[in-house]
Amino acid sequence: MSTVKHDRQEAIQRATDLFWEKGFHATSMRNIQQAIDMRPGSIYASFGSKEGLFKETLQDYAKASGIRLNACLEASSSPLEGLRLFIKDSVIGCRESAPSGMCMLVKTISELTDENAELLAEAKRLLVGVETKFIALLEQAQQCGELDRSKSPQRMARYLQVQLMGLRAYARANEGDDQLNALIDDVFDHLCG
Amino acid sequence: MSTVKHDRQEAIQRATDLFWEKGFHATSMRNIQQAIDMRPGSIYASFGSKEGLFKETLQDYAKASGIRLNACLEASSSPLEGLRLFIKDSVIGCRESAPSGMCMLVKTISELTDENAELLAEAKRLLVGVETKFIALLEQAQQCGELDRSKSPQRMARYLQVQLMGLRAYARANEGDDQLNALIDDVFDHLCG
DNA sequence: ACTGGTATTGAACGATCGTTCAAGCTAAGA
DNA sequence: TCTTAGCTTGAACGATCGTTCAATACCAGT
Repeated sequence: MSTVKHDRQEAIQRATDLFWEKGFHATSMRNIQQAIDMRPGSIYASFGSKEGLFKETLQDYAKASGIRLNACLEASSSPLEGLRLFIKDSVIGCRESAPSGMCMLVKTISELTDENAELLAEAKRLLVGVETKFIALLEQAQQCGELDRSKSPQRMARYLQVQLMGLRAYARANEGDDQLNALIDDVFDHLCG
Repeated sequence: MSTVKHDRQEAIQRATDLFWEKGFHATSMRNIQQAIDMRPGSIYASFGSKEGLFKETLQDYAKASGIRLNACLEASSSPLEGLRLFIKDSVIGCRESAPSGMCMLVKTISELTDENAELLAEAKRLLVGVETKFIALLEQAQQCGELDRSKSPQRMARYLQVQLMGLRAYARANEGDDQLNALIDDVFDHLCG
């Protein structure tokens, strides 16, 4: 039983890496069959369809991002520093480790159309979840006195999302540029000042 | 001769709309055949391959964006106001008119991998062209006294690119949100202050 | 050892992919 | 009017797409 779940989880993670790198349409089921070492029948028995599998990888990705955010928070002395670390890690750290410099959710929203309405909606929903977490952290930062209370956490969270999306897209468009740290610090200066 | 060129230009524009909306991989040559009313042989005689056609649409898109930027500048009283108008138009105005809320160049960079290295490089190259135009305009704004000279135009242009990419991605992820104007004004306040 | 149910296999399906090319069409020069 | 060069046509190619399913392998309960 446990090995079954483990295998399923491992399969999802490998599929996530593939989809994350190449996108939904450019990743074929045969690519996935090879990557997770399963035959078509087993895959369709487990996940139903390519869309079903992709949806699970989106959820797995979002969950992993949440875990990474929590790790950044625990490694930092305050909510705001945790956020800064998370963003730096997302924009810079993922350069060599992650399959694509882009956020998988943004990449999905960028790629898909109404032809895959359910997947599009799921990606949007998961992004809202991230923004909700940002709101909570910014409220926490306000309560710590780390952030003044004149601005609404909702608005700042939106701002953070825009910055994170923009920075990751820019980083992907200009691979090899080493001046991203300065840009990220700018973001936080604007948030605080 | 003129009708031939016109037809070719019209074909490229229709192909651009298709690629812009659905992306490179999800757009089939048969979709394009129907949209531009040409048979495979003629298309391949004109453009060589799907990649060749896509490359031309990227260039056409970038050219059209340049024209739109110039129009914004002429409609405004200063370089900085022109830029602000351009960004508002890009993020908000394209909501109902454009095939996709995303910038086609960013969407392409997000979608493609090294499997289409030439197209990826072309999209990056064209984005650098946009940034170069931003730099020139910001220098112009400095010379007009519209912008103080303490910050480097290069750095501000990079910042602008990040904002534009982030705003358009965010707008696509949150269609129906009416609070983008405030976000855009924030961007310019940070640029000036 | 036998049985019954579950999971896995991989060949095969019809559809569609990007692309090619022989045949047909068209219009200008002789 | 006949020729010829170039463009257009659409059927067809082999490859690959997402998906299905009868056959097989596996293993727990008796």
